[in-house]
Amino acid sequence: MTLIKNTKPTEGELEILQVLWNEQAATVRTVHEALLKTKDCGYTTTLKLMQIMFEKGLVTRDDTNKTHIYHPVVSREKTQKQFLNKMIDTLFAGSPATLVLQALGGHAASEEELSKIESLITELKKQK
Amino acid sequence: MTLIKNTKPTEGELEILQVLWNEQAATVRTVHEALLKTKDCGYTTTLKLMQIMFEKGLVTRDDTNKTHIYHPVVSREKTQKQFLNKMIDTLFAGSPATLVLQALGGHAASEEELSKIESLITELKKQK
DNA sequence: TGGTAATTACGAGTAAAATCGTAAATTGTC
DNA sequence: GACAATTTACGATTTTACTCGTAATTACCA
Repeated sequence: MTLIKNTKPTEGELEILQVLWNEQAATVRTVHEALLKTKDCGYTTTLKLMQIMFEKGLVTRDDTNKTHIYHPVVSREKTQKQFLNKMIDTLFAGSPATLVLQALGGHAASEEELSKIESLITELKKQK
Repeated sequence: MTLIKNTKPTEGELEILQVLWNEQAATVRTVHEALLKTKDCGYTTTLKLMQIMFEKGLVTRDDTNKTHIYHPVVSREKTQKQFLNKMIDTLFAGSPATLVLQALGGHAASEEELSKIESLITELKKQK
């Protein structure tokens, strides 16, 4: 029987996943270079983290060559949803609308993005 | 001793803050009872966490009586913003609109809430 | 006033995450 | 084939977030 662990990526794992999602797949070297832009740690630290992620099943890797190539397993969308739910629970008292209002109020969004949100709302309203 | 550092509350601290925000102020006992609804841990664990939060400057406390009364220092809104920013950074590639779309798409919001969001968007568009 | 209950203080232990050093394995180059 | 560079494997350490037990302090009340 296969256990599907509901592994919630850690902070550091999220940073790595972000790179993998952007690049589709990447080597430790590539990921590490990307991380160095915002973080400061050694190469083996990044390596170790990615090895742990592999053990957890968060990523797979192609090890036919010496330089392994890592692929994300969990999708960006699913992970986003996972964290949004958690956040709505522990910070927004279960109200997604409050989160949306806070996010819209605090951050500048382009007119195009605002319009996109508007049409989604129109769509959602129709369904009621 | 108060830490001036911009401390990011932990998962457990958020749960406690949630109670304090709702009640304005509360004793360890009150907080602990509330936590027991969703969590299972001893009284001294809650106590210890709140003491640590006091040291970090996340809460203050009135200790004129033996039973201390704790008050939140950080505001709910500021904390929400803090976590939203972090989340937008590490999960939504810096795009708040993507977060909003994901949140709206994934969770049901009432018609009233949708309208509230709509009018905020109208307001935001005017400012451009 | 004496005893019980509640509360705080404090230290210690556990578990997970992150960090790094070092050695082994592989690759490429001369 | 030998050497240097890169990469992986592995273990040790540190840090952080919890978690709890125990003792000291205070409050309560018959």
